[in-house]
This record gives sequence, C-alpha cells and structure tokens, in this order.
Amino acid sequence: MATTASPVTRPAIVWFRDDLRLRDNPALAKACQGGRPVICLYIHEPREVGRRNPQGAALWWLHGSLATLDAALRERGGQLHVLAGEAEQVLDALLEQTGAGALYWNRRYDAAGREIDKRIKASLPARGVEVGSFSASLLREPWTIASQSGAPYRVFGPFWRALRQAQIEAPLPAPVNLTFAPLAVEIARRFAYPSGLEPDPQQPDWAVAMRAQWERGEEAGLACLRDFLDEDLAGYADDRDRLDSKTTSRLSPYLRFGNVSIRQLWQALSSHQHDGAGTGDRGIEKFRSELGWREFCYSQLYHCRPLHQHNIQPDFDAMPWRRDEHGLLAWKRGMTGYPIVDAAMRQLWATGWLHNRARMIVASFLAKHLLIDWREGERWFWETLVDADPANNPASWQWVAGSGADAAPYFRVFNPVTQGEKFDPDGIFVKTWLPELSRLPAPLVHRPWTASPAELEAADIRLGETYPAPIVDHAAARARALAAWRSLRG
DNA sequence: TTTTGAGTTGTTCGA
DNA sequence: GTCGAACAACTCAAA
Repeated sequence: MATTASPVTRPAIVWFRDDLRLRDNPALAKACQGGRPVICLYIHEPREVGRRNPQGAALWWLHGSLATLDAALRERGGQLHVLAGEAEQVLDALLEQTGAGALYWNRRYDAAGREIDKRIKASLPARGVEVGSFSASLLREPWTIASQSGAPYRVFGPFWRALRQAQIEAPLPAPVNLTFAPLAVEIARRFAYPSGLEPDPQQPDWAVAMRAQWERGEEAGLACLRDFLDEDLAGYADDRDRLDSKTTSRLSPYLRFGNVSIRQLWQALSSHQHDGAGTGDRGIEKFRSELGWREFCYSQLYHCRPLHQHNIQPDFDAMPWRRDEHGLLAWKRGMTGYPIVDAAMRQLWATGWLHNRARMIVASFLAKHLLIDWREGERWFWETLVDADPANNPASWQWVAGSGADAAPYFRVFNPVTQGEKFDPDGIFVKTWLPELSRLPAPLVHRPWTASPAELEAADIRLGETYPAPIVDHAAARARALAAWRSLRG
C-alpha cells in the first residue's frame, strides 16, 4: 500500500490576493500552523467578463507590494511565487507538482472572483486537498449585516449602526518560524508573468511623482498609519476637508491591497481613544465612519450586479448622458478652465491619489456639469488611482451621480468656485498643480475668468492660451443637469 | 400594523 | 452679510 505524507507535513499553499502582508493574515497563519511548510503564491489572473484587475497606477502599486512581500519572505528563508494564468490551471499544476495538502486564501467579494473561488473550493476536497477561506479585508462579512427584513441595507446610517454593534475581531500577529516548501522551476517557467508588463514604467516614465510620493508595502503602510495617528487624527474631524494641507490618512492604497489590515487599523484607533467627546475622539469617530463607508461599498459589491457596469438604481438607465469626447479629454487632462477641478485632475495623473473631497468635486463636474456618464469617470479613476478599489471606486461614483445606494440628492451640484474658496482658501492647492496660475492673487485663483485684463496681465496669464477659459458656464451647466436628473422622475 | 421622522460630504434665493 | 427654506424620493426603525 502506497504511503503518502501525512497532511500535517505536506505543504500548504497560501494564495495571496488583496492581503499582501504577513501580519493579521489568517490564511497564512492557518497554513503555517504546527510548523507546516508553506508555499506563498500570487497569481496574475487574466481579465474576464465582469472582472476588474488592477490597471495603470494600481498595477504599479500591486507590483511594489508584491516585491516588498517577497523581500519580507526572503528574509525568512522563503519567497513569494508570482505566477500568471487561469487560477484553476495554476493551482492544479502546483498541487500536482508539490503534493500540497492544503490551500488557503483570504476572501474577495466581487462576483467573478467569488465564482472562481467557489469552483476551486468545490473541486479540491475530492482530491484530498483541504481548502480554507478566511475573512481578512473587512470588519464584518457582507452577508452578516442585514436589516430587520433580512435585506441588505440601502442606507448608510442604519448599516453603520448595525455594524457598530458587531464584535470586531482582534488582529493576528505575524507568524514566527515560517518554513517553506520549494517550487519546481518548471512551474515557475510555465506560468511566468509575461515580460513587457514590468512594474516600473520607462518610456514614458509616468511613475516619477508616484515613486517620490509613495513607499509601497506592509512596513510603509504601518509607518503611514503611525504618522496619521500621531499627526492628523486629533484634528481629523475639523480639518479633513482641507485640500491645501495633509489632514487625511492617505492609507487608501495600503488598505486596497491589504498592506495594512482593517482590523489593525481599527485596533490602533481604539488604543488612541480616550473616553468622551474630546476633539481627538471626535476625529476617531469620524474616521471610523469613513471606514464604515468602505464596508458599505463592499456590501454593495457583494449584493449588487457588477457595480462598475450597472446603475444600482435602474431608473438611471434612462439618463440622457452626453457623448462629449472633447469635454472628457479636457477633464482627464485638467484643462476644464475650473482651477480646482484641473488641479485635482493633474494631481491624480501625477501621483495616483486624490483627496476624497477632490474626488467628489471632479466626479460631480464630470457627471453633472458635463453630463458625461459616470462610467467614463470610473474607468479613468480605475486606471489612474493607486488605490483603485473594486468596491469603493464604482460605488462612490454612483453615489455622486445619484444612481447609487443612499446617493447624494440630485440637486447637489458642487460649485467648483465655492468649493475651492472653502477648502483651498489661499489657493495653495491650485497653485501647486497649476503653476501657470501661481501669480494670481488668492481671491481670483479659483475664478481667473473674472480677473480684469490688467490683473491677468500682471499674473502673466492669457486665458485660452496659457490656461483655458471655462469649457462650460457653471449656472447653465447646473440648470442643464437639474433638468436631466428631474427627467428621470415622472 | 401603520405612521412618523431623520438622514455624510451643497447651492441658491429671498427675506 | 447672515439665515432659513427649498430643492425629492426613499429607506429604515422607532413610536
């Protein structure tokens, strides 16, 4: 009778996905229990219908995260195997070659990814391979939060109250004494990630400002968290809307790729809590509710049709969106003639990141002032944001457009001038990204078209040449948007 | 069971 | 200049 190695000594595969860290990683913790050797794996899966893989800036972040995770594993005597192919084929070959007795992953929540995971989970036990999936990206699994009627929440307030009552698990420590099983070179060759899709762009090198701004990976994420707790959290409730200074956490890309876990973050906030209504605790509550919106977006991703394709509210299918290639291009390039919009769009292109308020302003401008389908904007963000998230990105675009869950009221049309004056009063943010306006005094920097010829001359600006005139008139665009949104009713 | 009231992120208008 | 109202429709839970 042939003997096989006992399940305890057969290696376990850890399939990393949106959890690129060692700490608080339940799949990894499970795999290395009892000193079992592990095989750490990441798979670049091909695009499928309905599936959204990282592109552009987010792909750049992914590569950096994979590299730092690989380095951390090498310090411990192992490595991260980064392969490419259909997950089922890659895993099939890997199980065959390594004789692994178990496969573990932390869950993902998009429909296409879940479908793949479900098939794998159903097929492997018959081959004597144990499969386990774990919760690691969210405070609570989406199916555990439901209204009294049993339906998923469609309004944030009640959703958040229900979530707040739930017990949040404590984060796990990083595993100690990891041991590793080898992987045959033949497998690595067969599923090699195609060259030419390398992480760091060269010609053109669009990642210059990103490299200057960001450190990717787990250690950098924890440093970013400590910095936020020490520097910004106390003033967060009052200052978080300011565009002209660093007031927010900038943790979004680390959360997106799981460099830092949501439970680590939650616990860190709790340990900074006093007990009362002090400004610090107000900041903590406010920040927590932002994390709550992330959970709410994931609830939508889990429960609704693919968010980046379908309006959550079907009556928006009748929206008379305009086709406007010229307007869309002006928006993407930061050439709309509205300084707050243009500064934000250029920051996005250069650094892969935008302040939440800036995201709302530019999204409102595209959907309402230009009356361009929110999906165009969502696609651009998907390619340009380092934190491009399959739940947050489309759900937030739908929220601004009004087609989403608990959406902004249709009559809320951001005035780009007012927003600039409120949240960038001295024009510092605008001037950082629009150097051509740097000599314009603060009162005019958000509305250069109202400057007198002498003022423009003094600031060395020629509207229409050195900086565009507004591509739409605010009042007219607002009226057009309100009419379009009103047309969806009755 | 039915009713009622409250609800992330804004703007404009008229008193 | 400041202030309140209007700009809908709907979800959810408390009364």
